[in-house]
Amino acid sequence: VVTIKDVASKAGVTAATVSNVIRNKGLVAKATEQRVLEAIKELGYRPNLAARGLVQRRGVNLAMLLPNIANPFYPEIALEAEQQARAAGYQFLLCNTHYDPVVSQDYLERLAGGLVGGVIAMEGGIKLEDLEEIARRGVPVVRCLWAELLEHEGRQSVLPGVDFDFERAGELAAEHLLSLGHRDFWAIIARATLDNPGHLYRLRGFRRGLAKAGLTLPDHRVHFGDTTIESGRQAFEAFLESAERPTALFASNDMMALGAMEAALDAGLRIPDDLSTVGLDDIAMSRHVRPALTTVAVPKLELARRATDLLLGQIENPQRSPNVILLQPEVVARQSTAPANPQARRTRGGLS
Amino acid sequence: VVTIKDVASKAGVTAATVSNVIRNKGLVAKATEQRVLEAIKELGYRPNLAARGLVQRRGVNLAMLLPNIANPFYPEIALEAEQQARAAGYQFLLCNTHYDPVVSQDYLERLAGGLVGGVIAMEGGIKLEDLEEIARRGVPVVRCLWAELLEHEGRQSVLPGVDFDFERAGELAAEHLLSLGHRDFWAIIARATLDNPGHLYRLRGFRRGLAKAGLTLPDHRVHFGDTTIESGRQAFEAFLESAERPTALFASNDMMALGAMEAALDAGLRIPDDLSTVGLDDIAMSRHVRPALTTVAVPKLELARRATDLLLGQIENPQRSPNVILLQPEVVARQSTAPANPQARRTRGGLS
DNA sequence: CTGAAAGCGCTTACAG
DNA sequence: CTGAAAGCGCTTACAG
Repeated sequence: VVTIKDVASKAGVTAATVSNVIRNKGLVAKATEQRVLEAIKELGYRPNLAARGLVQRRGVNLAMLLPNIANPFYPEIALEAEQQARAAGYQFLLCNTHYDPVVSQDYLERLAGGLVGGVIAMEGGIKLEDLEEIARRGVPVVRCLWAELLEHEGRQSVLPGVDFDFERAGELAAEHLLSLGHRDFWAIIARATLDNPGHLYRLRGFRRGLAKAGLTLPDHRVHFGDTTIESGRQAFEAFLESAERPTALFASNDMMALGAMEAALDAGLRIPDDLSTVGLDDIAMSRHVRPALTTVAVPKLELARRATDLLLGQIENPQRSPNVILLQPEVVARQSTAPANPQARRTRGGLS
Repeated sequence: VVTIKDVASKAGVTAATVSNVIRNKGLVAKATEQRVLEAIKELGYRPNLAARGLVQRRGVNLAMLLPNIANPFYPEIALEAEQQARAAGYQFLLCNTHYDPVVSQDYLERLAGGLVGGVIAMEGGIKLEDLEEIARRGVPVVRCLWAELLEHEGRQSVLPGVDFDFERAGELAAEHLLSLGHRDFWAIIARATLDNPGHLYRLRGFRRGLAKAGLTLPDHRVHFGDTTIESGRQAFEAFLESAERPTALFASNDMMALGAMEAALDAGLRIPDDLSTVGLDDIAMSRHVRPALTTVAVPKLELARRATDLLLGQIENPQRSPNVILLQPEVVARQSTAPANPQARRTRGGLS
């Protein structure tokens, strides 16, 4: 509760001077500076950032909105963005939206109310209007992974952003499996909340890949989940109740793929011998489980860096025309996929 | 960039009145209120929270400092705390400290500078002085999981907090393994950064458990890591270079246990047949991998709730005497532990 | 090099 | 019920 005035009077100067030494304007006499510094130390003075932000009309923090902190995909991105932000002198705050538009709005609202100098918004529950609204109010914004949502709604956005070709990622998953000789597939697709169409594009890409080989994926071979590992497990258990036994599985994210593997293993299936599995994301856990998960990687570090660059760029130069970057997928082949096996075990316990 | 004055003049009233309708003081005439509301809508006015916070001398947000967002243990706690906070009308911000005192200080500093109405500080890199400093400046603080650090440094803290008996947790791990007939052990212990002694207490407890059965754990059977899955893997690979083959392993957190299992599986060891493994934390992933990890659980949901309660309590009633809560461990037996097996496979590939 | 003044956008007593 | 005034803690031109 010690203010700049307290320091000023103790040092026998005025608040403006204290302010100058703090901000290192270099236009303060050595001796005065010394006195002020001492007063600051003695009083244990700390500037009130809210007040500073109020005057300077900008926050000292950057924030990232992400839909689900429990899916490692996001923390992995956040970690890198945070490094970049800190290197540039910004603090980095994480906000978990739970894929909820109301929660998201609420965060955006308050963050824009002077708390923050810029925000990175990962797609997932946030309404584009809300995002554009705070941008209109002068808060630098960059959106990540919004391409599919925008296309789905037939909208354009003037906000800078970095996207990823999820449809192509799905197609790559199909190509990988096809190249191993698989012809029969299951797919587990997240349908987050609402009409979030993100994962639908991954499915569309997967089907496009199959189509190029003259194959199709019937609707009953597709199960919809909610991005969690638990949901992947349940989806696969549902599959097991049918009599069909495709030799390969595509899950629209790694967490669901991991859950599906759990269920498959529990049912006595061998991976990859009886079932090849491919995910999408390439979270760290995927290379640590056994069998290690084959997946289509999102370049998370690059995503984070590009997003931070765009944000910092905007902050420094608000006029810059909106930049949009598109990142490309890549398959990382590990242990969970193998050539289609005619001897595949088809049922719990026994060999076919 | 539309301010309360703009609204006021458009509605033909004064800023104070606008303020009153916004804060629903109920002392504004219906008609005036109507006009003000309309003006707000038309202008798209949003209050500047920084300014409000400045006047009211408190932030509208709560923050949690945690050492590593990439270790699911923390997100799982954060998620629950966030729910509680939101239920109470607060926004919830996450700050990742990387176990770094400087980063932590920086966050504390800025958060305390008006951005935040209270903070929950998970132990890990934060310096107690820094925490107490912001508490002294009037920011409500609750510390989580600091008991071991305080004891280690022979200090007391007047801050309210919620702790967990990590030493007893280690002891429980030993008891579980002993009850299965194991007599020879390895341990992988995190030594975070600095002199962070947290995990040393887990080791101490583990040894205490063994001692009660007349057993000891020689130092060369203990490997120190850094809390990550990667580090658990490396630690176990180091163990494999010795000729010794204990039948059981204790890791001071689940992530390291998972990494150790990865290395063990890769070396051709069967879990639990050749090696029983127990972790500590009970993160979600532990029950989804195969074999599912036996672990000593930290009651994360309760931890989160208690911490939030303490924080909210302080905010409402700053005079309350510091409350300290101690949570107890519990072992969750899953697939990674089994009775000691005399036929254990001791080496890559072959049977013993 | 230093200070006086104005102002950032809001809220809080206090009059009326 | 509404407004005038003061103030939250800082920074920014502008004098001097």
